[in-house]
Amino acid sequence: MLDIKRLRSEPDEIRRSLERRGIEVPLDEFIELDAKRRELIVEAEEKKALRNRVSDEIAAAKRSGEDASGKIQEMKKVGERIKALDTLLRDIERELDAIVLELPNPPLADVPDGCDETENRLIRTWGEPRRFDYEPRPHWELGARLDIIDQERGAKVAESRFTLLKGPGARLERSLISFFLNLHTQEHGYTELFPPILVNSDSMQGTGQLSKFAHQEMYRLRDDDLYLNPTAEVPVTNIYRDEMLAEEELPISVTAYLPSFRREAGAAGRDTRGLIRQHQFNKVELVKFVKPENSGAELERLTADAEEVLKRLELPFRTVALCTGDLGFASAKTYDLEVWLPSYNDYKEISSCSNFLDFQARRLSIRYRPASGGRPRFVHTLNGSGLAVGRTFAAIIENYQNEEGTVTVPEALRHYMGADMIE
RNA sequence: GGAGAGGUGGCAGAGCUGGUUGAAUGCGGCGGUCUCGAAAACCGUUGUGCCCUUUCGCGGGGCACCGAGGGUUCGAAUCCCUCCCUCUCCGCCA
Repeated sequence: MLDIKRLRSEPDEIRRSLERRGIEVPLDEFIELDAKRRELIVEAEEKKALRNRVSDEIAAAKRSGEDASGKIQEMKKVGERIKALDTLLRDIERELDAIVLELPNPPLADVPDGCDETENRLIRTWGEPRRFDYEPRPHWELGARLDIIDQERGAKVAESRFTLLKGPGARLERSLISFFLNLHTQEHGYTELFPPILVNSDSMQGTGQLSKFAHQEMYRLRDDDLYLNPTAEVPVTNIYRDEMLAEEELPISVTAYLPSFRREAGAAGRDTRGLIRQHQFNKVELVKFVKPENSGAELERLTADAEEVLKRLELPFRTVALCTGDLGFASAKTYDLEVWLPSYNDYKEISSCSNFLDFQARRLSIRYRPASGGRPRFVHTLNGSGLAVGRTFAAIIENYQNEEGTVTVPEALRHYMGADMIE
């Protein structure tokens, strides 16, 4: 959520930066409603002050046995007026909220301009895509032949885009999760969490998942105000909702493995085969709560922490900075990590690392009190995948495949797999 | 799922026969006295949000907040309703 005071004090600056995302800010409407709101507040508060004062007089009068019925009658009218003003005010604030909640985070200055992913900026590449002297097989073919990925039975149990992993496949999934968590907790300083997998609408609202368009992406329970977790960002970032942190606690770095669920509405026909786009997928998430002045540097660190996973697995990847048109709603700056996938003959997103500045913290009301005293300040929040497990699974199967259809287990995973070959 | 108890300031804990209670008291925190310094003791201070005002420097005034949302009332932490959460006992269960 944007800072309303900023929208009021520097509207043109915000309008310009949101135009970079192709968003038209209904500024006139906002300014008009905002002025009306303050007008109503002034009158309502004057009336309330009057009522408080006269109510004290009534109390005093009753104590000394005087008649106060005139004042009581008078305050009855004032009370009705207050009720009317409060109703008006609530309606106006609803309208204002509707405007402000639909406004995305203005991009940081160094975010490249652009309409879609074709205009993202390449930051760096790591590793060389392997050259095959035969036609490499896609992971879904290899997985089916090795009998470690069974999409038909996954669909039988649930529906399409759900997958059954078997034997070494199931173990590879588990190995990846353990490997990711161990790396981040033991070497990168993150604290491991395991949050609830169902989240309520307050939590969804807080991290910005419930905007008008995202709504249909989520699985919602019919009988409860709960959703299946769409990304661990939601339950993890919400752990400190409505809290005041101590400055000494910051930065807080947490990591969590969590199954994630998305309806993939509107994705029909895209990535239909294999593990790339599933309704249920595993993910290890990295989340940081930091002081505002450090969030820029922390995004670089968090991105490096995610990249390290791919380096240890020796999977070729590249890092791109998302352009303004590709940026998520709540993010002010995002790096995507893209892993090389032979079946796509291209790089494919495997992690997304974002700096939300105070956008989420403001909506979630996560603040900290500076050790030197003074006003509480909003923290900055960041998060990134470290990594998406299913896509890593696919990348390993494809990049480490052998001509006869077996898969060599990456060095870093052999300890977890208890094997150096899937065959 | 059934029965009961409860949710108050950073924490602990009063108030809950409606009216100087934004809230006693204790602890913690901050400032001061004392001390070479510290502890102890004593004195003072101590929430958040919003609105108005401001010589924009700290400031001044007002409104709201005692789990959340409604209601009754001139007036509610205190009464009523709904919801959420916590605890105890029973049942059930991994």
